[in-house]
Amino acid sequence: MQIYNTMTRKKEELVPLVPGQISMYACGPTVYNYFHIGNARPFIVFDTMRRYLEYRGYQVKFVQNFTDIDDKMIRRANEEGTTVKALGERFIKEYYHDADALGVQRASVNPRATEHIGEIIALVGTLVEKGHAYVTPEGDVYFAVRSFPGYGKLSGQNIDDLENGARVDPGEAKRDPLDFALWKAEKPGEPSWDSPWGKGRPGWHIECSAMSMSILGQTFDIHAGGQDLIFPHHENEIAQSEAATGKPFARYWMHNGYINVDNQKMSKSLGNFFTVRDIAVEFDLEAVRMFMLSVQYRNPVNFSRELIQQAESSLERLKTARARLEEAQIAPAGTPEDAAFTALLDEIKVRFCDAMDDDLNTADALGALFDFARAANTFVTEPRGKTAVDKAKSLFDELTGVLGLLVNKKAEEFPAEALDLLDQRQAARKAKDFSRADAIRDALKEMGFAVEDTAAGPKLKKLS
RNA sequence: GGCGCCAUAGCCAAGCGGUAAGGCAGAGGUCUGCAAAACCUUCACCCCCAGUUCGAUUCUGGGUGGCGCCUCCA
Repeated sequence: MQIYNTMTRKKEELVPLVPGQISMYACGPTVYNYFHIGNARPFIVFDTMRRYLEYRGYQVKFVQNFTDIDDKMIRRANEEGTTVKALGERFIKEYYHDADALGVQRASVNPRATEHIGEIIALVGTLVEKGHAYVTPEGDVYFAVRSFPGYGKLSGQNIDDLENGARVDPGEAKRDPLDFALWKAEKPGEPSWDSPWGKGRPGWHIECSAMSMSILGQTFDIHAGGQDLIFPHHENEIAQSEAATGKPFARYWMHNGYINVDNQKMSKSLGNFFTVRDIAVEFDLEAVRMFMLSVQYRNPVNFSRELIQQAESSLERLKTARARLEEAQIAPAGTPEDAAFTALLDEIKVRFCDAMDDDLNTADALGALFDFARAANTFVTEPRGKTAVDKAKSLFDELTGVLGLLVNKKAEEFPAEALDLLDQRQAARKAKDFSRADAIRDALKEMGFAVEDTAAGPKLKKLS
């Protein structure tokens, strides 16, 4: 598989450190609020990456953290009149609620910063010992950026150019404007932990280094996140980690593009964001996942309701095709067309995998899936061999499963009242009382159900 | 100022050297009591100008127009 490595700015063959295994770390949410559509992209994209790697037979250790201590957490907790801990607990729960609905599987490990304070302190200690970090009289610890020669290698920034734009907040005792906090001394009313430098709390960047290395090892395969984390977050992670261990940190860096609104980056600071929770009121979140996967992950994509609707419609096509396969009539002796169809299935699978192998080109992979749907729809217009139909069903589930689509296949349930009306309509049709039949159909539509008369009889379908 | 990304039909989006996948929407048709779903047909010379090449949407240079990072941010 080829993936685009931000570090080298090229597509590279993914060769894991340990054959057959992939260790992967994705930066997770700061749990101070519901997450928005922009946050949802990496969750969905890297979940898909993980699913595909597993599909290809890798044993994947996938880590996504929760940042549950930082400035935003503290501020929000104060606003809400609650503790940072309680706030974190609450929004971790809310994260799972939304992530589940988006078809995002649980990570192998979801570490929380506050549960890794020991590792963080040890890492900061190492950096101080090695002369890469210094302690201020106030009890803050800063990383000395100029002590790490490779600084800027991920973002392609020249350290002196960065210097010009850097600023120092009043009260910060930095030796160099580029230096960043590893440990922040306690302030009144803030959560704190004991450390060799006095009470305090970790800086943002160090927690990801500490958690990723303690769970995945000092060198691991893939580090992923949004493009806006390239600088300074990931740059700082590299500096801290490699300065401490003397070993390469992550081997491949994957970064997803932004979600835009009216061509502008969606972000909390711009206030132009939609939370996933908001969208869930209007749409099944599976449509949001479809929307995200309809674009290759590195490209920016505009968000709008219209596009979610488009995604919803196209998802419907996939669902219908799968349902038709399920209802396909079986010809006991098979049919002459079975062999050609089965061969086509093999081609589609290859096309799908080729697309995914090319830097997770989900848009192209979906193209293969839609061709699959058309072929299957045509195929099942007549009774077919069981082997061919079964193969189609399992391959369809396999491929949609890789994308995390159509995974909730629980049978739709309809209210007894609606089913009763459906029977009445059918009776009216038999009696050729079509005006009554149509009236009932309208009534069902009022209730939110469409009627489809299939070869196997009339069916209800939930309208969205 | 430094670093980087993007420009393909009404909308979304693949392709990235041999003359444009797929989806949504639209039009016509088949099927249907009528619909719906499905199927068939139809719907683009790929921002502009040079250059390289037998041949460029695809490579190079220059424009134009969008966007991002350099500050918390997925």
